[in-house]
Amino acid sequence: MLPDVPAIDKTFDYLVPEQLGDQVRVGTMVRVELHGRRVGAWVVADGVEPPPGVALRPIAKVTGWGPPEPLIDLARWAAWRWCGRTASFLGTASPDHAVPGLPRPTRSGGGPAVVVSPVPDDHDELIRLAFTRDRSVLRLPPAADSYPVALAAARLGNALVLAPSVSAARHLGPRLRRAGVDVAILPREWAAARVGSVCVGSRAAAWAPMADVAAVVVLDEHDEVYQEERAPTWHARDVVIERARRAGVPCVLVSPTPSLEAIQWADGALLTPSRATEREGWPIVDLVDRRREEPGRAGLYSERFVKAMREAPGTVVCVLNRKGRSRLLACARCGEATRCEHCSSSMAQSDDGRLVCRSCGTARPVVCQACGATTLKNLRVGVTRAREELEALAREPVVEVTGDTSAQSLPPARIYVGTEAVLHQVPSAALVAFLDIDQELLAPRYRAAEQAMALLVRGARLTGDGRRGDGRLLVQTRLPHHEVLQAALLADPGRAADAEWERRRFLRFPPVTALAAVGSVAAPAFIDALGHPAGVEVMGPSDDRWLVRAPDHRILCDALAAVTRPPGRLRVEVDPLRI
DNA sequence: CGGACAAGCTGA
DNA sequence: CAGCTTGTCCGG
Repeated sequence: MLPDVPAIDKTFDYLVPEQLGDQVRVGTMVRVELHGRRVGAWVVADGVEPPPGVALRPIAKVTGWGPPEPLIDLARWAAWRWCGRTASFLGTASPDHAVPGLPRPTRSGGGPAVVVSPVPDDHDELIRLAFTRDRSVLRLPPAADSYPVALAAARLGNALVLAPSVSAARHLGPRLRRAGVDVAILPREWAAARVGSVCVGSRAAAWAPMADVAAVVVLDEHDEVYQEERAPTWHARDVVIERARRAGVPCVLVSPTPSLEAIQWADGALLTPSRATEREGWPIVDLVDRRREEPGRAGLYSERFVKAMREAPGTVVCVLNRKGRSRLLACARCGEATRCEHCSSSMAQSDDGRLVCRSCGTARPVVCQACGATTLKNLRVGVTRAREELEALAREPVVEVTGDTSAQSLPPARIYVGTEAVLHQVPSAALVAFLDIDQELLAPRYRAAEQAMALLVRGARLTGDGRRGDGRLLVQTRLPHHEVLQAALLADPGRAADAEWERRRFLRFPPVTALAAVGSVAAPAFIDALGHPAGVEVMGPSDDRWLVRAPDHRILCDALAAVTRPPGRLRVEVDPLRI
């Protein structure tokens, strides 16, 4: 019995009353008296020998079905891997409402669920190959439909298919259903999933309750939504990788731009289509080098952009991310953006006037690394002003879209401008323009390059107004040779990954190493108790957080698990997104 | 988490 | 020293 009380990470023994015997198994959710009150709990073992001298109380009530035994073990593993509590993972693996009984299976067990003929697709052979191995990373371009991958998994039996959003899952589920696949769409259809069927869902569906999983697929594996923001900061990709490994079934990660974590995990098993096929799945990319413009034109809009916007045959989406506080500095003479000579992050001007790298701390005097000039200028414009300026340039209405605009009430227009949110809310476009991608490329976050690449992929998906390969992606930059932009231009994400791998090696950032951030009031006590185990490096504190680094997760998580949790608020983020 | 109980503080 | 607050411990 493991109580569903966040502060108690300990199991207790209870008696199972005779008349409840047939309802209680490992995973069952029950209510028990604990220390004078009733709490929810999971049965995590049965037939145990109680410690001597303890008077056992009976279980008070059976709530209903819970996760199957393999998920209880997986939750224990996740508690170690992300330094969290087993109960918080079991909560994710459990139904929202009590499930007193399960529906009857819709088909008589065994055998694959699919009855339809295969869907012909350019990527058929790659997909077939992916499922012949334990692990593969399948790099399919932005325009590729991932449905055939899900269908191929479903052919193997009770497959688990993760999509980055609930709406993507709700789109994919019925498609599989129309092909004759027995599908449970999570989180709504928990009971059907528990009985056993192909399960489709987003992050939390990594904990889909089928007892036997036949194959695992993660679509758009690079998407950061797969990681939980609150501690424990578990990652759905890593949970299903472990789940597939334990079950001994194939795990296929699909993405136009696989993460370094995925590439490292696949250990060379990266499947890509031919260069020609991959190029076909990317839009035409126009890189506009903003350094080459006449000095008077300091605004956000290059001549090429204005021309493309006016001449676009359909919807135009302009992206201007002004989130984050980072100021971007550029040379007043040649327009080159200031960046660190070691790690390529952007540099900020410190109080003493020197340039300091936000990422690795390298400092240098104010001097342009390209032309030697010593005068810099500040680049910044917000979305609201950009809308007014665009309207004046376009001589037609321009609609502003930000995180707090709702997709339903979006006024019809040909031209939209907004933050990243505009890429979620406008369904398709003939032209997607990134007005200032440098802000993303040089953001002081160690995953900035991968995040910028993900943004370009989102943009690429919008282009073409539905017609494949018809769209244009226009990118304004002062860093036209940046690997991320070259990767998009050449439809070759491997270029960005290779360069990023080198950078991570230099900085010793994940996935080259394993990191955890420790913060909040109890952090000093935690760090004190952690000490200095072999192979583990403790850095900080900075911004009231310590960083703990180890060569790999086994060493890191073992070291963290050996610490008895001090009282008080403590936040341990394993694999922090921001450091 | 939240109840139990112990130790510390206050006012008559 | 009752009555109350604050802190620490522990749960079957």
